[in-house]
Amino acid sequence: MAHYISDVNITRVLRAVWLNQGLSRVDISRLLDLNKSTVSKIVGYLEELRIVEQAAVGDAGPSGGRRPIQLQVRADWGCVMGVEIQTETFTVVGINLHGDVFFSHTEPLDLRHADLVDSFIEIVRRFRPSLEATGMPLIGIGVGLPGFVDPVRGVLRASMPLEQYDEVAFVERARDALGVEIPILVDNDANCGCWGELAFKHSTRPQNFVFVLGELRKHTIEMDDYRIMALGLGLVLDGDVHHGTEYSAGEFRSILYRVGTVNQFSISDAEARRFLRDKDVDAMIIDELARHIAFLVNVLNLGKVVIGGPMEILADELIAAIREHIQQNWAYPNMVDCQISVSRLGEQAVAYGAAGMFLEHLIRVPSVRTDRDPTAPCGVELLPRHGTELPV
Amino acid sequence: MAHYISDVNITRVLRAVWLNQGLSRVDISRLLDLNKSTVSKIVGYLEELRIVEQAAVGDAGPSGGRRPIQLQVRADWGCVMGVEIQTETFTVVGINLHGDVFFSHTEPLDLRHADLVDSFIEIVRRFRPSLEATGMPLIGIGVGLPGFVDPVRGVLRASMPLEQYDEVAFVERARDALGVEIPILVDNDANCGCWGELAFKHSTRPQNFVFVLGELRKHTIEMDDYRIMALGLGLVLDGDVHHGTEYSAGEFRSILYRVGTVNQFSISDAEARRFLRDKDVDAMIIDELARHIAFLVNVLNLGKVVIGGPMEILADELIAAIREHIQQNWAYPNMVDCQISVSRLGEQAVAYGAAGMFLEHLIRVPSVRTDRDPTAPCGVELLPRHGTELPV
DNA sequence: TCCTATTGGTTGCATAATACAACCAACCAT
DNA sequence: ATGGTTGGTTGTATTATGCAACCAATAGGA
Repeated sequence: MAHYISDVNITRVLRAVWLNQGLSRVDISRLLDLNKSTVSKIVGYLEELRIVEQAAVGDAGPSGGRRPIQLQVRADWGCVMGVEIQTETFTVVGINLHGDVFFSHTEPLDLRHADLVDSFIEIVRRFRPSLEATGMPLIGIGVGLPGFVDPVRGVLRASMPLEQYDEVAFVERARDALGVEIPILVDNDANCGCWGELAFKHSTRPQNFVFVLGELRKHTIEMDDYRIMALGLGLVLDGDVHHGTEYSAGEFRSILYRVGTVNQFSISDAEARRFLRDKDVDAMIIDELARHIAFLVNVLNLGKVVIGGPMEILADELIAAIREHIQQNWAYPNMVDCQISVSRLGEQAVAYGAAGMFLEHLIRVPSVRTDRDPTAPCGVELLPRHGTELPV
Repeated sequence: MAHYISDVNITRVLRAVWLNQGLSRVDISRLLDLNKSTVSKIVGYLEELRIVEQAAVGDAGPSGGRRPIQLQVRADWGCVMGVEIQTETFTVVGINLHGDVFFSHTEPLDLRHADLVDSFIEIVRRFRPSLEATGMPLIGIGVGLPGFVDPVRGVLRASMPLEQYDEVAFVERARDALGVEIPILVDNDANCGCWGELAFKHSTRPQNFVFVLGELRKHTIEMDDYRIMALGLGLVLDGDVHHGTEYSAGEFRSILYRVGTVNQFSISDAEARRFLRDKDVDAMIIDELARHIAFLVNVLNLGKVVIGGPMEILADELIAAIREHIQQNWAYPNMVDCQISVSRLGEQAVAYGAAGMFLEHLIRVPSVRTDRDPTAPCGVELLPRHGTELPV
């Protein structure tokens, strides 16, 4: 006697447990509209893979009955490395399947004298042992880069701060150097901020929000005289990170932008350099930014705004300004329902989110192809393509 | 001997044929990654339902081989009614499954003296015979309304022009009056514009675009002294119409909006009234609108802008302004790739799109539930829930 | 304390969707 | 004609899932 199991529903069950730790088999069968015997078999398979375990026994209902067995994803099934590379620093984090950060490291990096991909390969080689010292196998790597990234092909298409205007075959080159056994996913840095909010918010997973990432950096890696605020947006729409037709979604420039400047607002570059050192400049930027964010909140009907990066210093003023403009920009009498908050992850938001992005793709139901090309990012595969025969 | 067939793949096959008329069975099997025998059986079932037919025989390849049988959806399998209701007029269209308009009618409507839902019921009763006179059964109705609409529950949540600030149970009331046999779907008018672009663009189906709907109307139905331009946006992101958390996505108000006015821009209401009669006002509105559209194009990385409604009169200037601002608002050296065009459907764009929305839902693969509540709009069902036994 | 109703979970079997392989049909080129 | 090639069909094997009957464990009452 043997039981057989399908791909899609395995992933659905795994994802259900991941999103909602403590679910019982019957809970899952009700949630996913599957027969409880089917769920039993799938859970048995996932237990055999050692990715799901029986965590606790819940309480029986008021009218009696057997107590449910609460399931959870095993935190130590594997670990994921998250990397953020900026123009002058990089950050590495290691997380387990529950999203707990057990390792983190930030260090200066000078991309004027080193190649982007080579630096990344070096970082992975250097920190992989630290992660695997926990005994958990490294199951994948997520990377956040400034610039716009095609996560499907794993390519950096262009980057202003990194001065890359031709495609860089990031994943391909890294995989050649590091071997194929570890899948690598790449995305834009602000989008990684979004992934971080998505991956471990489980029950309260927001469906529509914007991640506002402000970095204080040199205009390009070659210029080392002054730093200005560089702003990138990451958008989650209908539960998914939005990339756009050419993967450049999130690139921000004010509606009032003045031709000839390098900053993204309607101020002069001389003013932009005084950001964080001149109250008047701060106020102008905050007002202009808040208006644009408010516009997006209303036009896209976002339920949430998350602020990350050094903007956090001005968070109180910014939050107040956004809140005011959202309401002013709204034509109906009701109050707009939109939470505005600061990312609690601080410096690590992007690297952490990059790792979260990997998990999110690992535990994702394969998209049922309806038309042309499938859009699954390059090669994350949890399970063998066809069912396995199980002993009773 | 009997063959059995699944729900999901029936819809996938039907959708493939619908999106790509002239596909052969092998084409489908390659496209959807199904075995050709499976496709044969499913196509047989769809032929039996008389929704798919063998249309023509294609040419054999250069290296010989049997000639492929090209399939297509039968245009006359049924017809769909599309309705647009505005503050002062309504429009009805009838289309077949290929999207050909075989009936259309526009007429004044005074919602000051008639209830919205009652008027709709009346419209359906009055025009249903005209559609069914073709011999095709009426399989569904799509409705476009100004205001924001929850298409899942079929409810008008609020509408400025209709002066509705409480929920109207549109579908529920209409269904009670008209009977359950005809499913009804509702959405916002600008969103219906999007559905029209989606439903029948088949091969060149755009994945990310904005539909700019400008209506010249009274500020509210009660005020009959003057008309101003009312602008609504419809957004398609990653191939799907975007509604947002509370279904209010697309509500537009300028970043420079002045508190106290009823128009959506930074001009005074006195100026707004001179729209289309004063070149200076036109120029101000065009510039301000173009900047906002350009901002959205870049931030969301849209591949297309479609202009509908009476704005069409100023289309040339508007298109030029949008094009200019898109490029000005873009930081990288390359040209932004974004088509800007005017909806060819003119007056009928919304009603036609409403009908298209219905078809799009009819021929849509059921979403595999991964978490909580399913988001399929109320009751469109093409097929019996379980497989049917077929004779050989 | 024992019975009953109730809920969670498992097992053997039935059902049904899909793949596989072998076939036929129709076309090209030589 | 003949063989190579592609499209489509048919019988059979595989396997995911549902169903119904079962066991396990609980609450509440008699």
